[in-house]
Amino acid sequence: MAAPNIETIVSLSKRRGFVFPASDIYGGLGSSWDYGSLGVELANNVKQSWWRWLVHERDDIEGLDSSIVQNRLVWKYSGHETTFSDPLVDCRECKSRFRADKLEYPKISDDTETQKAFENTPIEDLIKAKNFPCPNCGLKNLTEPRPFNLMFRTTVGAAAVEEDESALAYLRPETAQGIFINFKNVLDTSRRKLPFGIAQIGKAFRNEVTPGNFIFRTREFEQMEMEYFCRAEDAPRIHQEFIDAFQVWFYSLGISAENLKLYEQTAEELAHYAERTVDILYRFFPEREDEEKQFDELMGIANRKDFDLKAHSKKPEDAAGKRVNPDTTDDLSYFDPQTNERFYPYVIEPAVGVNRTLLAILMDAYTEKINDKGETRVILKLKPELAPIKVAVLPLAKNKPEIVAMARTLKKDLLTTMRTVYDDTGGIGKLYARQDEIGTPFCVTVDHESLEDNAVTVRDRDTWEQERVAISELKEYLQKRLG
RNA sequence: GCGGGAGUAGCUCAAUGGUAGAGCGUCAGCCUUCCAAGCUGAAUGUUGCGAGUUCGAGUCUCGUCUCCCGCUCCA
Repeated sequence: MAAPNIETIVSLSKRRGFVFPASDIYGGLGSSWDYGSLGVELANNVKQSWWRWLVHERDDIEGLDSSIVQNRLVWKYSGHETTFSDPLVDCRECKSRFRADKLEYPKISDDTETQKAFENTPIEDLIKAKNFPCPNCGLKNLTEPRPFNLMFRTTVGAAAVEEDESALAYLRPETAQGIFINFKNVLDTSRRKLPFGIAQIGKAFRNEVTPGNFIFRTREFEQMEMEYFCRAEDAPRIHQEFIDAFQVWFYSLGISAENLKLYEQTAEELAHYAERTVDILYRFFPEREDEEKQFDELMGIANRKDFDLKAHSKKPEDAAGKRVNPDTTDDLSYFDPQTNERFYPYVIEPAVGVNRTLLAILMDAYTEKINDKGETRVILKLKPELAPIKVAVLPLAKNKPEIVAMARTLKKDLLTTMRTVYDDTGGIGKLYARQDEIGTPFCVTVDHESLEDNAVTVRDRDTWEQERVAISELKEYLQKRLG
């Protein structure tokens, strides 16, 4: 059972310390969120799962951690300086919004001369003269195009001033480019041969026009991106393999198949670099009536062709024999010693949002259970691997010093092996409920009998069943059940 | 950015223009042999922020910020 909606998760997150609104005491900052003690553990576990699965276990992928601020030319040749700046116009009448560069001349007259004259006037001038009809309502009352810069601008150098173009830099809008510009470095030092991948986890920044929906779309976010380099003829097959593999990975994180969906991007939707892109969608909005609209993007898996490596290389020339990229000092082509060919590898890019994955995991793990008294209890059925806390050690009664002492010792013994906490601020029922709500798989309870028989009760989060386990075997028992 | 809605304790919400409250949660003590028990006590608010009207503003007016829902973009 998934959470009824994102609001439920927001409320739980604030209440229990997964996610807080950022700079809250100063009134907050649009779409910024801070991760609390449980949130950071969960996020780290997600990232670790991804890294281990791709970089450590596959054996054909290297890790990388590149700079957030790069030379501005990186973003010039990646295409972001032009594509990440959209001129937008609004219709004052029907409130629709359009990209000015994608507007088309409508037919306004049967008279070819009139129509021709109309089409020869720049759209921007027509809009200014209130002579261009809104594609939606047809009324001629559009606002002038305003540029929306999706990239965060900053200046490099302590003495640089805001207007100094030479000091202008951007916070990266994606981590991918850091990988492409390091392709040669990694290739040479790791002695890899095609096919192989480079993986990176890191923050990216976009001045989204419309952020929102909690941590679903924020201006500062974290990506787990991997660029897999291969021969052009292998790209479609490898692309499909990753599409399949990532679905399985999401299953392994506890996300149910019924809340996941594939989406094939249409030709119009494809990014400037992509040949084919398949998104994996998650049911982030189960409360929406239209089933289609319940789903939104969790990750994208793109075939970027050889666009990026070529764009950053010095050899490609245009029709006139001029270098397409006169600024780069290197050529990112690959030489195959077996076939004596030199070419630009194709790239398959699975890009996952850390924050979105976290949200999907929380929503999917959210479960409500009715207890014997008919009250609703919240259980976060997180995979043990992802749970921020693995074990809570609880004294059944805290007015017995022997029980408390035993529980504290037990906690100390366990925490070197697994994340363990101790809690005695409440009756046993409340302590269990609290751990259920934050997804702790097991509670270990020390009672009066424990003092006699050196055994404790282990309670299962999902079934609420209890089992008596000897303290001497406890650590091994828990490790086994935690997987 | 535009349109619509909303901001009161950690959460959920009260409070005719007249002393800012409740429940839950949190914390401390007592009690307690297993699923948010009970008792006692405590902390927590410049009512988002700033002006204005008024003898007096949580309440009325204006500005501003933030959040939510749509429009564009994407992980």
